[in-house]
Amino acid sequence: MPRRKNRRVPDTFNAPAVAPIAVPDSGARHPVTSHDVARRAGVSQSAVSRCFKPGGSASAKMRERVRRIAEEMGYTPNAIARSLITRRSNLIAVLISNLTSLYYPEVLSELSNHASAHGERILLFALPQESDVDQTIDQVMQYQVDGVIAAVRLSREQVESFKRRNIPVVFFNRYLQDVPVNAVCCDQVDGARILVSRLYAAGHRRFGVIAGPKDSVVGEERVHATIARLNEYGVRQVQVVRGGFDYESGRRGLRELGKLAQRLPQVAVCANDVMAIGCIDAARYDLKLRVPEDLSVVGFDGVGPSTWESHRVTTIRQPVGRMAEATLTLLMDRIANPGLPPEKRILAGQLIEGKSARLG
Amino acid sequence: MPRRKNRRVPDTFNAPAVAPIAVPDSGARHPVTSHDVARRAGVSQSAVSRCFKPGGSASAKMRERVRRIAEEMGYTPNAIARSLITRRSNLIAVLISNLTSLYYPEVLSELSNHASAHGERILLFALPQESDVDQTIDQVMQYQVDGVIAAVRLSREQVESFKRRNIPVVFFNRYLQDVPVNAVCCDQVDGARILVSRLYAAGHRRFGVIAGPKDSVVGEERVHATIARLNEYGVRQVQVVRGGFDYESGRRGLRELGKLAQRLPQVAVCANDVMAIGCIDAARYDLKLRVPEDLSVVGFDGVGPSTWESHRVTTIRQPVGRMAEATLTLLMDRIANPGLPPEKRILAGQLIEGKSARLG
DNA sequence: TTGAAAGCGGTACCAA
DNA sequence: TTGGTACCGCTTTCAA
Repeated sequence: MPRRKNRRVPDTFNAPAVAPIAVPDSGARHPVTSHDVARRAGVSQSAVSRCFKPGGSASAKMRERVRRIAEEMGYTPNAIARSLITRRSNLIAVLISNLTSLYYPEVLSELSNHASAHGERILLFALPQESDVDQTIDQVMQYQVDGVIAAVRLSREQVESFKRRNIPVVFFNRYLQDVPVNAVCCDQVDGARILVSRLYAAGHRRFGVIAGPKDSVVGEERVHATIARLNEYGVRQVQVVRGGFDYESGRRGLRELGKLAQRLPQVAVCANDVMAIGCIDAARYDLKLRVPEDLSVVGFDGVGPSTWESHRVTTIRQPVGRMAEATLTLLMDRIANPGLPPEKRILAGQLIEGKSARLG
Repeated sequence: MPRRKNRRVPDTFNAPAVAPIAVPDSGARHPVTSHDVARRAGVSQSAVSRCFKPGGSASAKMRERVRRIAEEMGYTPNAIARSLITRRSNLIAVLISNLTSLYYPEVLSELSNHASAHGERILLFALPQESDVDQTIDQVMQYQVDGVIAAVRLSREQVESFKRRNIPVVFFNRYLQDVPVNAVCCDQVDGARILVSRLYAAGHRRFGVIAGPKDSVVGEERVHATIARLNEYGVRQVQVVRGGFDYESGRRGLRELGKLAQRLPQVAVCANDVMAIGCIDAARYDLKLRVPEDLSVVGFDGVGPSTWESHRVTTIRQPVGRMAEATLTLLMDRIANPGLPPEKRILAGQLIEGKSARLG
């Protein structure tokens, strides 16, 4: 008869020893606990616990013996139980969307790497189209995560509710207007200025912009900074069409730019690389133009395919690895010391000259 | 003085009421528990618990009152504590690698969607280069996940250790030779046969293959099936070079194929789309060949960029969404009923004709 | 329907 | 260094 927990009923009551319900013996085998190990090793349960704690006080002899016995019995500490008492789940929620884009998977990958380095696991909340956030937030709370990395838009109220529960949040490449929050971003303004400067220096004067969706802070920054810089150069007429950050909208975007003015612009500034790629393809295959001879196209992000020989996109590459590293540092600091004030870290992007634009 | 737990020390012992250590009052505010709600509502703690349990017996009146008070107090049930007693974490471990590839992010995205639909959260284990698995496995165990989805190679021993702990595992697009396991795969053999048949029918006779890394089961299946089918047609000479599933190795692969034989093959069968894209670019930009007029190129997967006008890869698209759905169904069934026997589901891929190959 | 009490599997404090 | 004990916050019998 398989042993059950040893402190359930006073022994006198053990008489009617009938299995309560026909237990399907296959699956119901309970896992080995520290109590089991303790009994087998002839030590207390707390001793076992200490043997598995890095700094725990236990003689080398006992430690070795207990760990060996634990190993034999197939014991693994229960992280859930530990979290309950330590109030530390070692879980970090990553709120992310557009996992099918080219950019976010790289972000997630880097976040995961750096999280592991800090001994944290990632609880993934992949939101379909940045929606459903409220219900998701509730889930995040329930799991008692140590912290949150938000690569999606959050409302002020949502941020507040995390703060109320003392759960630190770090935004990735976005932030909240008028509310001090932790954030790690790539400097879009500077990137846009560099691109425009080099394009202007090459003699380009007619600019078109393929923007991202209105609700993308990053996208809007890129577009505004581009236009602002052009204005500084005295270029006032800038045609803008809107896309959705995807290939097709980049492709459609160029055709729309053609319709807006009588003539096509000399440059298409696209709010991300994927649209730039779509735009390049539209130029070549739809409009039979040469890139960059007849049209310069630039993007943002520096995603993998932007380096393919077929496109060689001129772009501002985000230092995603560094950004992820900074994100985790920021977050872990806040977890260790909840009193720290909000902080933004703005990392510079890097110009990748590519071959899709003539630069001066 | 903030209330602490109300059952710590016999009252007689409360005299030396000095704060133990200077508690940094800022962050240490404990979250609201069901006890707090119970006290405020004037009901028992277990009643509160029942009010939050879907089938729990509680009068409608009480349920409503308790939930309202809970809402006011900002109470959220603690999933960690719940898991401890229910032995159900509602956590599924996803073991995955190559998140920077074009294929796996889509997989992860779909898995996440379907997991949510089943009320499960994803605990992400993104492995750098399919390595470090053993240590990772230990982490998976510690978190008491309900089940595991493995999109990486696991050893027989690793699978065994999950089985010993009654944690169901479903493989995604891979499995273990000679060990019965749960798996959802796309039919590579059939896909390869279809491609070869259509290529042969178009009159192609000289075939080259750019294979994936040796340790990729899927890659090897594609290559073997391709060669086997060619043999059936009497084509015996098939040049094979190896790549690493990335763009550069596809590009290099074509050049190597050129060196192997005196003449380039008429077809390059690539073990995935990204290599096919690299191969197409090598043909066009390195060797100045036209695709598909001078060289037919085919791939596997049907990743997003394979549909771009610049490449329009002829490929076998995997039904990733369906596969993810099947994976979760399989897994949830095993979680609910650990006795179920291992099962493999093989889904058919879909030929995308594209424009990178002449088909008959 | 409700409340009391016994855990779930650990950690941490305390005294020995 | 060790063992004893009181919890972490919840679910689940069991009586009332």
